[in-house]
Amino acid sequence: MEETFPQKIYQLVKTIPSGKVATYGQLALLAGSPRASRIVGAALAKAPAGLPCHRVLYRDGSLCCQQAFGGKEVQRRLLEKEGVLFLPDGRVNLRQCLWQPADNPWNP
DNA sequence: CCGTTGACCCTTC
DNA sequence: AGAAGGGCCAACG
Repeated sequence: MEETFPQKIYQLVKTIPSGKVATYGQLALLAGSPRASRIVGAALAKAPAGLPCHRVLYRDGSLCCQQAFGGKEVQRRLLEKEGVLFLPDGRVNLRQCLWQPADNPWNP
């Protein structure tokens, strides 16, 4: 079965547990292309509803464009409700909430 | 077939 | 320390 990259990204995003956040680079790395972070964003841009794309942030922990999700304030509220901690700077505390996949099926 | 685009990341000034 | 630019990979026309 051939799954396109975006398709694979959807699967990974669905795997993100609540209270945790992942970065585009992280998803790209799990997808098999650590440099294809842009493809991850493009994939989420066309991703259908139902995907916790609000749990995907930048490498710095900052949220992506506010136009996405329908409003960055909404995303912050959702993440806070999930249990994600935010810093006074408006960024997410990746120190505590960054999703750390313990077992990668593709990575030895 | 080749060129263009994209919810990014990293290096350098 | 902050800001700017380029590079990478994959999908679509």
